[in-house]
Amino acid sequence: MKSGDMANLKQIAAELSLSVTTVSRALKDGPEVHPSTVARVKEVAKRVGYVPNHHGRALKTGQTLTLTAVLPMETRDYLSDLAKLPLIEGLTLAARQAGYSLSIYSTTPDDDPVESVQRLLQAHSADGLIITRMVSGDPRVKLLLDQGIPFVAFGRTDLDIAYPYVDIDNEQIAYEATRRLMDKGCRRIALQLLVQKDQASATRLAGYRRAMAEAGIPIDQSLIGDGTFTMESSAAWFDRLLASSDPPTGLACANELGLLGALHALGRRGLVPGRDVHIVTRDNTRLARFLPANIDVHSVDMADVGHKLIAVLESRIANPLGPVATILLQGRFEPAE
Amino acid sequence: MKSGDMANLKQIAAELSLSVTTVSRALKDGPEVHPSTVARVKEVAKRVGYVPNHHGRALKTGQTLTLTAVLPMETRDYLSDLAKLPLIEGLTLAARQAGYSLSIYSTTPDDDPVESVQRLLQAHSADGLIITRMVSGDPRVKLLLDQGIPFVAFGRTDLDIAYPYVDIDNEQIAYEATRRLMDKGCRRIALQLLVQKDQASATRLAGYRRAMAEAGIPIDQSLIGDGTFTMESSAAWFDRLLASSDPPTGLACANELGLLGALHALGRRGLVPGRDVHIVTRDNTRLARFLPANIDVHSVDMADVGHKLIAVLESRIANPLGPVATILLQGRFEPAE
DNA sequence: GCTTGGCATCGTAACGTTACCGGATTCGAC
DNA sequence: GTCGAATCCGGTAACGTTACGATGCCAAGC
Repeated sequence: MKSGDMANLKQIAAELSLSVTTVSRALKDGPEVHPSTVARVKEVAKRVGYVPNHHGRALKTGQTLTLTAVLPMETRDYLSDLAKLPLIEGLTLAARQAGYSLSIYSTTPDDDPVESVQRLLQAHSADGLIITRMVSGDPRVKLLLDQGIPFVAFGRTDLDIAYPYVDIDNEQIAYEATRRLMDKGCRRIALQLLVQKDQASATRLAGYRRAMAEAGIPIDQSLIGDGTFTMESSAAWFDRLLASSDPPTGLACANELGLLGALHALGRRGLVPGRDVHIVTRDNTRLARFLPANIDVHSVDMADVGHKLIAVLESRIANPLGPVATILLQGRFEPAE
Repeated sequence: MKSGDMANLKQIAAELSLSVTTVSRALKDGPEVHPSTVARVKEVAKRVGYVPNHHGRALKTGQTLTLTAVLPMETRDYLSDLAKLPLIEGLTLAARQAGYSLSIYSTTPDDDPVESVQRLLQAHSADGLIITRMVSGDPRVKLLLDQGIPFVAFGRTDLDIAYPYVDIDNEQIAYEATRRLMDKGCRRIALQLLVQKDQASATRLAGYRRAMAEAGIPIDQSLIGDGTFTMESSAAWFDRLLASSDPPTGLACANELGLLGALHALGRRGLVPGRDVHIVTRDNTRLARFLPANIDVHSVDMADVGHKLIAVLESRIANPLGPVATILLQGRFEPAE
């Protein structure tokens, strides 16, 4: 039907009076085929525009040459996480370079994460999975390890099992962010968290607590914002804090959208970052550099994270029983330009 | 290898002493199978966790149940286009709802767009293609029509051929943006364009020209910024304009990143939007609402664009020879909150 | 001359699915 | 009691690919 008839091995074989087997082997430079035959086969293959049929191969070999990334989409907001875009860019490009195509499986907040993964691995349509948004005791890890499905996680979790992951050292980053604010004289420091049960938020909180404990500052729970931040909710949350009787003098933002929301709240009150409230932020998209504000920034190259995820997954597929690779990305704060 | 042995039709058939054919038919509620048999088959299928093998089916039927979106990635910058994220979200969710999985094929600026499409359609790994970033006289349209591959384009082009597309009426939007700036008294109006050969930029320019011609204002080429805008280049471009002897009093931004760059240039000079320079912008991510500036905004729901693209593509796949569906999205400007 | 062994190639089967045709049983109608 | 039709099911082949064993051939060794 579509695109007329595609060239296949049988046609090439017929044209050269060879067997399908020989053609198949010649095209992958099998050592059992005479070099001159290889040359003839490749010439014809190129002429007729032969491209191996993905499904025939997948059916026979069990390899799909497809990787699937499970990404949560916050349909409540226009943008869930700006850093997801460079992550997707990195993932797709790295996958392509490695000879895989990348399929994206979006989950909505209504989807059960475990069920999603289960359906994916049953469908047998990918050689490997990339899972994100790890939660405490994430059940997907055990499930995937048990089933022997190659996977890599973006983020760690608090399980005793070894599994392959790439993660950003949120604990250290939050620690340094809090210290940075203390260095500027802040003692009432607000901490922005995105998702409550998120593993990233948990480690962020741990770094914050460590810095506060070292400085002997008691934790004020009202300064810790937990749960599902959007630009709107971030602005509303910080506005409430600013309106309180003892407002914060420092703020550690979780990401670009959280920062924009907080800046919005400040702007409406005529407050200026760096003067009235000190701000440090995560910003993986270099957005903060272009905001007219005096803000300290920590950034991670998310495209690079995508590349690393694919690399780890690739090695996992090549050697499913080998040692698990884990990558923990450190980072450093830089002051705004 | 992976995940042990998957349940297949043969196993279910053996367990029930039925033929593979009957099981296959029962699972799709074929009218030729006795209802009680259907029930028995479905019960066993559910128990053993049967999921149809994608590749077996694809090989037999020629249907892959996969859609591929060809998306350009500007690897030069961290973020190419923020609106791409909600677009991807809409595409993936709509594809899933329609029973397809969505594969993303990223192209770098080094890739030849035509060659990319050619490789994709030869690989026969998708039932339909979504192409974006249309250029003038886009050769991919003819190629895909000739090959009979179902596709939908995000954006129009200047060909005489009818083909399915979803597009935003950039001409009208740019026209209204220019008029809006004129209403505020601007006569020297700068126009931001993103990609030089882009079809979207061409229509934007046309709308700008129409508004300027109606007002009898001659076009000053130096006020039209063409080519590959990033936040950095946008800031540098607008800074140059502000430094000129006859700086613009109005600016129409192309998207969120262009806006951020321009705001940055203004901020460094101590200029204030709405007072020194009037600004209107495209903003499909509602980012501008959270910037402390007095800016007029035009927004389009990109997730909705994704849904519409999938819907058009779906109808195209269902009826390849039917009339081509085209959707042109209008929009309205709203002042900033 | 007969075997040995390496080389180049071939034939067959299989992956899981569905399309197509054919066969068996039942039932009502003449 | 025979016939046609309806209902339900089975067998075979095929999609395009690769794995595996088999086959023919020629040179070298005894």
